[in-house]
Amino acid sequence: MLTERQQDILGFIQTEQREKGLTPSTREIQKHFGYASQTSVMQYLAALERKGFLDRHARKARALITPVQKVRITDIPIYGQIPAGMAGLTEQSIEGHVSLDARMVNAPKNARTFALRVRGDSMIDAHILDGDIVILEDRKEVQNGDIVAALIDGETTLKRYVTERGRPYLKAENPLFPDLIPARELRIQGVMVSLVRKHIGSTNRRKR
Amino acid sequence: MLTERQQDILGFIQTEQREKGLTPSTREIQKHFGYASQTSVMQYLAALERKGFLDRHARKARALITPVQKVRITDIPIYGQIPAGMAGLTEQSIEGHVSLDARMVNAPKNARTFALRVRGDSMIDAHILDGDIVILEDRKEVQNGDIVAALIDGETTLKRYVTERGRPYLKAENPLFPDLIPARELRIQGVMVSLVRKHIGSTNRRKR
DNA sequence: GGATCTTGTGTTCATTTGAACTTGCGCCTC
DNA sequence: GAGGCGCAAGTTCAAATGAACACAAGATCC
Repeated sequence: MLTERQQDILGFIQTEQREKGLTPSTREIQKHFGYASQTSVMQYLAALERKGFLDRHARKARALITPVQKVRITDIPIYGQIPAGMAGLTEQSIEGHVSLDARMVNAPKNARTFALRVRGDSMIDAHILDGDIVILEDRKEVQNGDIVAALIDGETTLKRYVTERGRPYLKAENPLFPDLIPARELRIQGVMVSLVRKHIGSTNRRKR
Repeated sequence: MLTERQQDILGFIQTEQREKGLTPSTREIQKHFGYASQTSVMQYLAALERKGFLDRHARKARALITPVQKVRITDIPIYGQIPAGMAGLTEQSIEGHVSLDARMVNAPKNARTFALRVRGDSMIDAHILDGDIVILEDRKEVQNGDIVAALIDGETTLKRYVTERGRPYLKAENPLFPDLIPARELRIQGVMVSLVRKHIGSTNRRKR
């Protein structure tokens, strides 16, 4: 898709952004590669933009947006508790942000991704602990066996989604917790795609 | 530390960087706040820089570096395998990067943080799975019960560090794996501070 | 009262910077 | 051979942009 030179240019831009936090100007790129003319760089930028590897804000200085900035690093809001319905997800209920690689969470760019702090040990046999931050995607297709955040009695819980003889229910991954069979409908708020655990101490050894 | 207006300006810069991936120019900041003169913005930038909330590259366009970019989002290299000694940690052995909040990993800025992909199930009872990415800190003080990456027979393994009657050994969190009593010395490469799990499917249910 | 800081306006300057022309060479395809 | 594309150089412009200087009102502290 990209020629070798085009890749070099893109790589340089990304490296500069990462290391210096600053997008290089066309002339800085020119100097780095030893071009006699700045026009060469302009052509590469045009090619990269045409091929979709770069976004440019016209006539603005250092306004190159590479997939690194735009796609890879994603800011994900962390909710302590999801209120009834995604509509209630306001800025107020945000506990904080996780910033991580989009590849980490393998999040498609159009997906609505959010995070939830886990409370309780009901998923301990799926190796999800109290205090873990679970990253979820707000998508429609839920598969049998997916771990999902669902709305039960006005509360959000994390459970495994299981269908048995065409009938879905929510399974806790802890024998001490009961499975939940939905009375009416099942409100799936998100499907787990990733997990972040922090502040690991010696306290989370598994009780046996 | 910062006045209200100074905070507003800093907040605007950070928001723009986050949303548009582009640092605003002084005149864009001016317009947003409705200042009649661009000089006002220059004064705020000078104040923010003087107080250490901003780094500037002199005479470069849109060259403001806020703590958001510089401190909060940390790039952590992921190693598949740590070769003998930290000295051998070269760019070549890097598998990829995790970019996440420094607060997430609660990493002090001077700490040497790195990540390791877990292989095997030897720590499954500590809820660390095969394929998980463990974030470690290269620090000296290891406490009893910490989970550490250690060098045993030229291989890096993740184990729990336990001292018993003043004698340290490495404990696997899986009854199927033996504990490791160091023959000579114990080379601790890092202490686990955080964990990232991605690509969660229905495959990682705990076998029981 | 004087010093210092924050806030704000008005003006001007020198660079920086993106962009638009043109020309040229080599390679490939039709 | 014509046309398209990647690659590169040379030149010129206009806009964007950081920076400097002068001036001033209000607040706070000594």
